[in-house]
Amino acid sequence: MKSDEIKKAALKYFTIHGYEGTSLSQIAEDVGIKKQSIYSHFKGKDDLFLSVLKDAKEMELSSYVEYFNIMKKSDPEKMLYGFLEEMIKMFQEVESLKFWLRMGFFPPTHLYNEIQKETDDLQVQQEALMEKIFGTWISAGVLNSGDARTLTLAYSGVIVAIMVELVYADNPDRVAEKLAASWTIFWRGISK
Amino acid sequence: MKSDEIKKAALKYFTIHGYEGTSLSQIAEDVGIKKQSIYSHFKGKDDLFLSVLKDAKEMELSSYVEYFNIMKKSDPEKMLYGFLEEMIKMFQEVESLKFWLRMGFFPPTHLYNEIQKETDDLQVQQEALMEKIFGTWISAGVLNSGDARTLTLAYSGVIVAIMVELVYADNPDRVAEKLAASWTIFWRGISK
DNA sequence: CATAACCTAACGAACGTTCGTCAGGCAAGT
DNA sequence: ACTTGCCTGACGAACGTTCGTTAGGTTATG
Repeated sequence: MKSDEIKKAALKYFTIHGYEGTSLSQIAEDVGIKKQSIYSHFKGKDDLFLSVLKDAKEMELSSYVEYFNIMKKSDPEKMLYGFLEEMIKMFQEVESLKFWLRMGFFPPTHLYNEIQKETDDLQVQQEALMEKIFGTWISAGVLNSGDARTLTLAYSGVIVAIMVELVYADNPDRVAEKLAASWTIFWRGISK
Repeated sequence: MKSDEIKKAALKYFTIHGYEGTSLSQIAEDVGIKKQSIYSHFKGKDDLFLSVLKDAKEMELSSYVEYFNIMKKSDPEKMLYGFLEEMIKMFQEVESLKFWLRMGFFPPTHLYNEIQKETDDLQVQQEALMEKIFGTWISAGVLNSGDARTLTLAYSGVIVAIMVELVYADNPDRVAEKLAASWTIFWRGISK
């Protein structure tokens, strides 16, 4: 499907150059068509962008759900650490994660409301997923402390810190070092 | 000074709309001059941008150094938690912090090298500052564990997580909740 | 079966607008 | 008198978008 090719190229450039820094001619050239032809598939730049955004959201959410469903039976240490590792791997393979991160932080202002709605929705779903798992662990007495909400927020903080490191430097050694440090302290903070 | 006004307006728009999304006419209008008059003060858009960048770096570093010098004598808990609170306050008051964060994450690609150089330099200085303090605390035996490097990286992770929350939602309650959660776990992870 | 009507995807050309930038002139402060 | 700051005017380039048109495939009609 040609429109998928267009979205794929659009994802790439939106991620690297942002919304304003990406031109339709750039995307079209990447696909091998003229920029006018994009209008056969999308109403315009905004329509294309929002379409890419929705795909990225779906991708992000499904990978979350998938991993959590697979791992929810294993012990907390293995699962929580494993998820961080998995995320690092995905971040380099799946381009939509970086796109999502960028647009969540710094959305094009004229689309702020539409983007905010999506990011909020995703965040709520992700946190609900986590909170439930932390809740079962606390009930089972395998974790030290506190309420599920606190653990969820702290853990998602660790996730964000790693993601930022991935965007910021993209230096594998640095990322590994950061992961090790953050995990060490976090795990010591929540384990018995 | 008029060039300071220009830089101030530029900072504002660069922060909100990014490099590509900001036009010189926008900046000029904000100052009350024509866009061509900007060229009386700066060589061009890039020159203005890099000038703003250097100011922001200086601001960020000096506020770091200032706080650390004042607080280095107090106990770890008070200082580390206090710094997070201070950062939240500054983030809303000092615009250059948000600017710095954005450009560190998503720089305009054609200025990547110049920006990377500055961000790297700042990061090294900040981490050196932290690591030294953690080192003295460890030597004094007031902290539980590990090497200073690990604590530094983990703590800067907490900082980043809070900053991201500030950018992401800008909801004071949400930020406070995140701070409380991250701090609780982090402190439990490093204290005796 | 043939043909007419329609749909899709792509095109070249052009639209009006905005972009960053350069050149030259005019007024004020030293 | 000379520099400095801001102005007007203009520039080529690029932007997103619209237009009319073409080629090819699908569907419906006679």
